[in-house]
Amino acid sequence: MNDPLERTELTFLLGMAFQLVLTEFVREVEAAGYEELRPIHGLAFQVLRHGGATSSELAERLGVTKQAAGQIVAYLEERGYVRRVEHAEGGRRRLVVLTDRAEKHLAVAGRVMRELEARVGERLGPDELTLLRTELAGLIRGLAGADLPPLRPIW
Amino acid sequence: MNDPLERTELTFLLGMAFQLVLTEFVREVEAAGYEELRPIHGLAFQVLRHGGATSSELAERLGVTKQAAGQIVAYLEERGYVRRVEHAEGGRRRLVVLTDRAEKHLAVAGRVMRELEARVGERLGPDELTLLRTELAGLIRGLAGADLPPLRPIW
DNA sequence: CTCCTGAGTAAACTAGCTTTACTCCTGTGA
DNA sequence: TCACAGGAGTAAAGCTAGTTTACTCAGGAG
Repeated sequence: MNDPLERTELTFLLGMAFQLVLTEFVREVEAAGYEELRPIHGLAFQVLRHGGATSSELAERLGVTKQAAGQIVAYLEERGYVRRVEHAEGGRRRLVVLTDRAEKHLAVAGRVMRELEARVGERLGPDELTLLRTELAGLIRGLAGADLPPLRPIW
Repeated sequence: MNDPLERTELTFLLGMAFQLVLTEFVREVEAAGYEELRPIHGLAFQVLRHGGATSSELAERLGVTKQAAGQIVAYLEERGYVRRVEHAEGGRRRLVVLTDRAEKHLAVAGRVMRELEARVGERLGPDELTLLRTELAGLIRGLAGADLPPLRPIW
């Protein structure tokens, strides 16, 4: 064998694996007609998916300033993926909620992810895939503790 | 158990794991006195480490335009991490090579990575770590084939 | 009321690229 | 020998996706 990957640092292995999976994911989602959406928009949908949130809450979950979150919301609103509705607690608060269009994107993105994971499973074998997931979960628990890391990766 | 990570998509698991490891790596390298260097500079050092390269070659390996590579080289040169020397093949070519200062950074970064991997190994157990590495290598081989992905991740 | 806090917005700035458009140098072929 | 094609490098402007600074507005506590 003498695989150069055997001697590659864990950090690089993780980076390459993530990069490959993400690139493939983005490629397929774009091919499904979502060229106007970047990964961060999908992450925003994840945050908003159950009941919505204010843009300040969104900012915190995404790890950006609230101005940046405001720009993202405006971008998504222009294109019909979110609506701003009244917030139950009043004040200046506005609740950002997903439209059907965004729900559909979530469905497509979920399907693409599951297909991608299935393809990886075919190559690795089902037990290996389960093992990989377990090891990754263990690593994440070990480094992050109880609170999961913020959604938005920063390079 | 009922761990929410069990139901998390593989793509997210990889992203979180990479994010956590990278953040910790960056934090420790900065603490060692390298606040002026970003991850891409470390990647450039990896490309240049054995015999150097022209900035066009560097651009290709990093996945950026040659202008961007030129800017990176200029930044590193100002701070004493690289030198531009005559290129054996002449023309307008200039060979960008590392200084001792950059070699020292490579040593420190390597040590930090190995310590980080060792800490992950302690939590996971040595066999688990080996397994994780094997699964990741398999995933990378499966998705990338023979040619490894470019160094620079694009989000 | 007044003042404080937190939500939201506006405008200017910034980093880190890319695009466009050159200037050099050298090897090739008429 | 001499145009000229092509690759290396540089310069300047433009772009994207954010941050910083500085406000306005709404409600609640005292």
